[in-house]
Amino acid sequence: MQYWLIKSEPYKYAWEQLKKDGWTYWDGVRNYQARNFLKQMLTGDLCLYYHSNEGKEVVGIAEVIKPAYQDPTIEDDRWVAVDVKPYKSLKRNVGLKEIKATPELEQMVLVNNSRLSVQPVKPQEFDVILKLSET
DNA sequence: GCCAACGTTGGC
DNA sequence: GCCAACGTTGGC
Repeated sequence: MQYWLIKSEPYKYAWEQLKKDGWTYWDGVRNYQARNFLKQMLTGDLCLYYHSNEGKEVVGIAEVIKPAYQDPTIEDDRWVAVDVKPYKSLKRNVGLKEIKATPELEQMVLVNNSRLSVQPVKPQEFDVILKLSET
């Protein structure tokens, strides 16, 4: 079981939208590094759902329900998509500022490579963020 | 809106 | 294979 963080700009596809839809395919990744992480996702893996640009906060947790397959939105077999559904909402959103201010999280990819749209999260980091969201 | 960081493209 | 030019992302 692996933990991840996936980013979306709220105006493109917000967490609320995912909850409304029930599930979605996570497509449109056009970056090799991010793609490689997508390919490693397995059913049941949990993803922190992060709103970039607007919000700049973790707003929920999504669960992978189908591992990587050819991205249906492009005719180019280099790119893949996965299916995700909402796992649960956070009691309280955890902002980037807060993440940066938390020593246990300063190694997060989000902090050091903010442009990567799909990234791995260590179990400890996942726990810390969950804890933050409950305070 | 600006700009730094990063990725990609294409000429050589 | 190098690197300059360009485009995009995302924090501020």
